[in-house]
Amino acid sequence: MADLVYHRLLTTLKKNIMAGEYPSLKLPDERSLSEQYEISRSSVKRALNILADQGVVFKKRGSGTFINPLYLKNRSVFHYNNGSNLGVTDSFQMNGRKPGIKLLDFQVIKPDKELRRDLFLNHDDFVYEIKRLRLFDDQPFMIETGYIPIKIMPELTREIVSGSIFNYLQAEKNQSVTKSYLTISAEPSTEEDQQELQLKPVEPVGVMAGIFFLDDGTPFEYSRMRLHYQYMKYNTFVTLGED
Amino acid sequence: MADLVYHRLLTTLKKNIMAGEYPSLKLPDERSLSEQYEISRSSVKRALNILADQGVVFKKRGSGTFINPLYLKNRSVFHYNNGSNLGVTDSFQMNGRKPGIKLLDFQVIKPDKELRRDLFLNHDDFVYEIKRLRLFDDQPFMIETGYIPIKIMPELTREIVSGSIFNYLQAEKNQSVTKSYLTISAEPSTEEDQQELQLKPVEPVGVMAGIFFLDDGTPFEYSRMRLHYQYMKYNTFVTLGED
DNA sequence: AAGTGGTCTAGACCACCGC
DNA sequence: CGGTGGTCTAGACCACTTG
Repeated sequence: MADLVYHRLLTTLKKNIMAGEYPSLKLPDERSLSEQYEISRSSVKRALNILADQGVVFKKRGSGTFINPLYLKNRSVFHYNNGSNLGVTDSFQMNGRKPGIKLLDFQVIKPDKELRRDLFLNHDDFVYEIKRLRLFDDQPFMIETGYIPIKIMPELTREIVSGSIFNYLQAEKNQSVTKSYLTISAEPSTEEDQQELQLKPVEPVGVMAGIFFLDDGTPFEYSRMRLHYQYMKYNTFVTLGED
Repeated sequence: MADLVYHRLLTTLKKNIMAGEYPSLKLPDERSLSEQYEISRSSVKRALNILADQGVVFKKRGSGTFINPLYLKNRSVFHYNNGSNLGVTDSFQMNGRKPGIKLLDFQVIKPDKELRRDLFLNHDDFVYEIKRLRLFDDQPFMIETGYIPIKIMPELTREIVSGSIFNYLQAEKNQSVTKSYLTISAEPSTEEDQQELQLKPVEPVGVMAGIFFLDDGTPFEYSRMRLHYQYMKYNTFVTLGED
């Protein structure tokens, strides 16, 4: 996006990695990169640290920086990546497939106690219930049920929720969703799952459920997603942090 | 752990925040902190950035750094369960249930090309194949197949792999596993799954597969875990990074 | 205009790895 | 030992927010 020094290096390196320019899986050392691109070593480190946080590379003090082979492998698959975009539409957009949305249900309801707690709502707050079928090239892959407080988006319409709500937020209100707290699990498919997602009875769904937050920490949406099992590939890179 | 400059500030700030020392929810500005603690502004930024990544504070350019009110209000929402998959024995131990391990298979094999790449092995390297059934209070919940290079742990025995390998690593070699790159998905259960995990044919398994790394970045193990679907609950707190 | 966080640089010194 | 990543500093300049 922006034209920052470390960001330029970041995208360049990522491109190179994807293009297989480092067959040994070892990147040039930091001082060389600094020279080659005529930027400070600090900026190089910044770019490399981001790549390391994303699980693209890992660094070994004293020996060098290496590409994570699993990262290369998974790029060719359909996936929901921890380090990428949060909006589901956005996350799956790659691979040149066209995302679609079919609105199944849209109404205003009174949230139960649990939902009120998850979204930090008061007793008199109401929420939208938005149930949508997500597709790729007309192939359904996910049933998504979202709950959004009315007071956050009083202007929601069937029109809007038939597209990407996150995109709408970004474009119309200049707000974006940058944090989420999700629980990932698996379940046998229900009859509805089988019907909508074209599953056989023995085929399961992946379930991703949780809260999406706005930049300022406001809980924006509780969402429950039931995915065709072949389309749920959640990649996650975990570093046990100090504290 | 270490006695680093930014780390000292990090823990100090966290303690102060918990103690309610900033009732306005606004932290001192970076330059003041730099002066007060007699450290560089870069180190201050480093500490603050970590806090922001953890969801403890959020920063507003031009106005200041603020404590996330949700973090104080309901800390349970911000479980850093993100790391709970590291060391499966450890992660599930909490519930007061006794973990058990039944060794299903233990042998030395020649890794195929893919596995060699994932673990950064040469053509003449061999690996252990360790297949184990994990239990809780005698209830089986996971079939785990792990691959560990012989050269990393030449002394492995049936004895050792019948317990927690991560614990052994920690106790005997003072090394620990702090990073992992995993892909989480779901699949219909196979006959073996159904038998070992006591599943009905329509009941699925959750699959977690990927690489565990040692502190120094060495790929330590490739592991493939098939979990009874009711036991796979992966919690993750995601903050959108760069890209 | 003043205050505050963001980016970037140049360079010093340390810690670890492998030959 | 040389090569490599890690930490830290001091300071310059930019971008945004607020009064």
